[in-house]
Formats: sequence, structure tokens, C-alpha cells
Amino acid sequence: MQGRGGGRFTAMALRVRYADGTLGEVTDPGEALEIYRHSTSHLMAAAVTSLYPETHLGIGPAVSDGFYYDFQREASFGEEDLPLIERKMRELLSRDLRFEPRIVSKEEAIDLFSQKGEHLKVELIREKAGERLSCYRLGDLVDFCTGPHVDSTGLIDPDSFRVLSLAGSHWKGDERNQRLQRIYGTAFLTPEELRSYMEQLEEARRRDHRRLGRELDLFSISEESGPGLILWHPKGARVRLVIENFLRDELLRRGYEFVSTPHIARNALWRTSGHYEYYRENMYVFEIEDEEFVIKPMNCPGHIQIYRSRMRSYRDLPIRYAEFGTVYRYEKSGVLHGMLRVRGFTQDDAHIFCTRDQVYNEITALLDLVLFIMKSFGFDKYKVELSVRDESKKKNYAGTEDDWRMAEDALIGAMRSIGMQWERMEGEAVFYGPKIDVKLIDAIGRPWQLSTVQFDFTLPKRFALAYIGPDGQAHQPVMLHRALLGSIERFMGVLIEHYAGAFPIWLAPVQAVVIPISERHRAYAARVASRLSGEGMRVELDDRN
RNA sequence: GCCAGCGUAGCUCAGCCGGUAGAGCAACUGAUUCGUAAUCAGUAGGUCCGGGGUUCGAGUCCCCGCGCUGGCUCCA
Repeated sequence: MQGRGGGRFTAMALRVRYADGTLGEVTDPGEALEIYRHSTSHLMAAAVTSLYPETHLGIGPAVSDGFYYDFQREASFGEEDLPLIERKMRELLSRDLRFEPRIVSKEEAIDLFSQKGEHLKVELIREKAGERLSCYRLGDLVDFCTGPHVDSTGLIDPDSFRVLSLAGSHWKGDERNQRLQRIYGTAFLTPEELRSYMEQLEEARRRDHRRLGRELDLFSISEESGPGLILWHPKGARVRLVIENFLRDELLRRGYEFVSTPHIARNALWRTSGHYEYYRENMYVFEIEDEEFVIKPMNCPGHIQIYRSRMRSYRDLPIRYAEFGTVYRYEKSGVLHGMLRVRGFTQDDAHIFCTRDQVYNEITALLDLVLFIMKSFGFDKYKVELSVRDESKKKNYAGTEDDWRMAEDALIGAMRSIGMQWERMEGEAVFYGPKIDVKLIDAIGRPWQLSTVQFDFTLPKRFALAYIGPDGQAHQPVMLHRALLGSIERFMGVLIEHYAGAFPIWLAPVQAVVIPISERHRAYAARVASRLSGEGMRVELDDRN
């Protein structure tokens, strides 16, 4: 509907213009928001091409937090351009320009965009358009676009959008393609929503674990020892110990056995596991006496060695091996981020070897454990994703038809039995088996992927794992990978941000601080502190003046 | 890795057109013992990320490294 003063979305409808020229009203808030953002991105493109006429257009979609537009231009955009662009957008908007659609033939469109030198658009049209296609004109900007768009820029509230940041990107997202300059912005249907979004960004900055980690003296990363490698300070390590002890006790209670495996192994192990072939780019490889070794990027082959160290009977199963295993993986320098994305980290890893009959119970117990752990750390909201294979590309997956059905039945059955809600992700499974991922939602609503339960149909075969069944024959066990916290480093980062640094008492690195009132109470304060610490409290004595 | 930006005291930052480095907080010393973050006085602290170069002279300009930050997945 048209609200007052130019008319905006008022929780009822957004007036839009479809490509065929008809007017419509979009009432679905999600759809309206997407159209609104997409239109704002065109407005931004119009502002940019008007300020910098030598700029050519890439694409400019709405995305989950706003929108972006990719541009091709010789000179670089700088931070200082952003306010100028924003101002220009408001200026254009005040003229109440219409989004004018037009249907043209493919040839006509190619001519039009070629003339304008918009070669990227021409490429897109050649690839994607049918015989007839639609373009929208906004002021001097003509863009190849299916629409719909808001009817006119008057429907865009000048206080509902912001131009936020610059980034590099690649044409069609492929790093082999030419580089483009991306400008990000965000828009909301109302200025209030924009304001609360900006406040949330501010809140996220306030909680940044990199800042809090330094201020609370929890951890650091030294340029000299290397990027992506965490140095745990005493206070951080204290929290880590609490986490590990809590987890260890719980796992022992639930029938896990702890194992410990070496950090390096001959490449032969990684050839058998398949990592050497498929995971090579992420592995650190080095030589000892002319023989190649690998620093472990995963713990599974080690656990498998222990399983294989002797003959196993069905009476031994299920076997649950757990390890806080430190692994190293090469990550591109540009993706490293505090504790959340690192090159060396400790997984709270475990592998379960069991019979097909035991799978359902194992998964049920596992999901129960996941929920217990999450609740213990103060997370009560989560999302669960069940990733299954792409039915149309069965050939790309390991395991038999029967394996996949058995696994999926067990996963779904277990989720049902404990009343868990999940989302089914078709085609998201890894090639070696289906999985369940648990994403928890933190204090300010952000999802974090932590727990994962994965079937593995390849490793038991590659390592020829077996157990002797009641029939006296050898059978192949089912193997499950599972992590609860994922990586301790990453989990610590998430905890810091979730609690904004204010840990609950059982996790807090310092549980009590004793402060003497004056010089003459010092000795007494020290006694109080040592008494508390004797009782197992993490105490500090602050006897500064 | 690629694109853009950044890298000055422990932290946050200032340092204009190149002339040889500064503030606040923190630290330390002394005074103060005062009811809820920052009392007063003083002291110390910097290979201006590293390495080359231009220059009489470089934190400031150029080149090469290293690191950090935001992106590089959302598809007309």
C-alpha cells in the first residue's frame, strides 16, 4: 500500500512493477524485502554510473543481509566514495524515478548493451536469456533484469538503506575470472529495522572474541609463530581445561574410551585413507630421512589403526574412541579469522564402530548427548540439518543403496524419537555418507555450526575393517564420525561472543577476586584468597592500592 | 591465494605540503584510604611491521615481503 509521504511498505503491501508492465502488490514480507533490496541495488548502480560514467555493470542481487552490486572500473573505489554514492542515491530517489520495464528481443538487447559497452551484460544475455527478455530503465541506467521492482524510487525510504563496504569479487564468483569491485549495502522495509540492524552490527563488534580475547587475556596469535595458530594464555587455558574436563567426564560416563594418536604419520596411511589424494591441498607434508610424512589433518585414520590392532568380535561393539585431537590444516591466508578459522585446532573428536543393528541406538544416544552438551554451555536454540545425497547423481557417492537407506532411516528415526525438528538438505551430503549438522543460535541470534554426526561408507572399506559376527563370519562395521563442539578453539570463540566475555561462574577463568580495603587488610585478604582457592575456586588477589 | 584498506608506546589513536615522534588510558614510584570504572604528583616506555630504494634528510614518497581487517557462497 501507499503510506503517507511518498508511500512505503507499511506491513501490508509493496507496490511493484512487473516486467510486462503490470502493477502488483507484494504482501509477503520476505518477498517484499527482496524486491526492495534489489531495487535499492539498482538505485545504487544508477548512482555509481552517474558519478563514475566509466563504470560497467556486473550483477546486483539482493542477499541475506542486504544487497550488492559488482562493478568493473579501472580505478578503484575507496571508502571515501561510499558516502558520495549514498548521497547520490538519495538525490536520485528524491526525483521519484520510475522503474520502467521493457520487453525486447535478444538481438535488440545485445545491440543495446554492446553499444553501451556493457560487455558483461552482453555475456549474461547470451548465456541466460531466452528469445525475449526484459530490461528495466531507471533514469539513465538500463539493466537486464527480470524484476519485479518497486514502481518508483519514491517508494524507497531515504532512511531505510546504507552503503556499507567495498570488496573484491570475481565475475560469476570464479576466481579465474576477471576481478570486479563489489559495493555492499543494506536496506530494510522500514528505517526502524535498518536502525536495529545497524545496532546489531554494533553489538557484534562489541562482542568480537578477538577484542575480548585480548582484553580478558585469554589468547593471542603471534605474527612470529604464525597466522592461524592460537596461543592459549593462562586464563584461556583455564577455561579450556574446564571445558575439556566437563566433556571428558561426560564421555566416560557414556561409554566412550579415550585414545591418543600421533600428530604425524607416514604418507602411506593417508594414501590408504584417501586423504592424500583428495585432501592434499589442505595437508602439511614434510620429509624425514627421505620419507614423506603428513601432519594429521584428521584423527580418523589413527583411531582406525587402533581398531585394527587386533581381531574384533561383535561382542566388542560398539566401540567408541574419543580424543581431543589436535589437527593442522592449511587454510588460505585470507580466510583466517581469530579463533573461528585457524590452521591448527583441537577437535573433540570421536569415532564409533558398530554393527548395523546398533546404529539407531548409537545415533539416538549421540543426539541426546549433543543436546545435553549444548544446554550445559547455555545454548537453548538450535537448528538441525539433515544432509542427504543428490538422488540424481548417485554415482558420485560411496556406499551402496542399502547403506544410504539404512543410514538415513537411523538418522531420521533417532531425530523423531527425541522429538527433534530438522531441515532436509538435498544433495548436501558429503560423498562418503549422510550427516546431521547442528547449528546453534547464540545470544544475538547468529547461527554457528558446531556438532556434526557423519556416516562414513569409505573408510571401513579402504582399511578393510572387520569384526567377527555371531555367525563366525567377518563383517564390515559401520563407522560414524562425530564432534560435539567441533573445535575447541572455535567453540571458545563462540562462547566468548555468546557471553560477551561474561562467562557463567563454572566457566569463568576468575571466579572470585579478593580486594583488601586498605594496606592493613592485606594479610587477611591473602588468607581469604588462599582459603577460597584451597576450596577449588579460581581466585585472584588484587592488592593494588 | 585474489581484491581493497590498514600496520606509530601494552591498548585506542594524533602526526598537515618529507626536517628527525605525541595524547589519553594502562604500567611503575610516591602521596591519598576516599562507597562502587578512571584522586593527586611524578617516572619510564617507541628498530614508527620488516627489508630495500629516492633524498642532504623518510613514520611521512616508491618497490618487495610479512601480518591484520572486510570481502571473494547468495546470480539477469
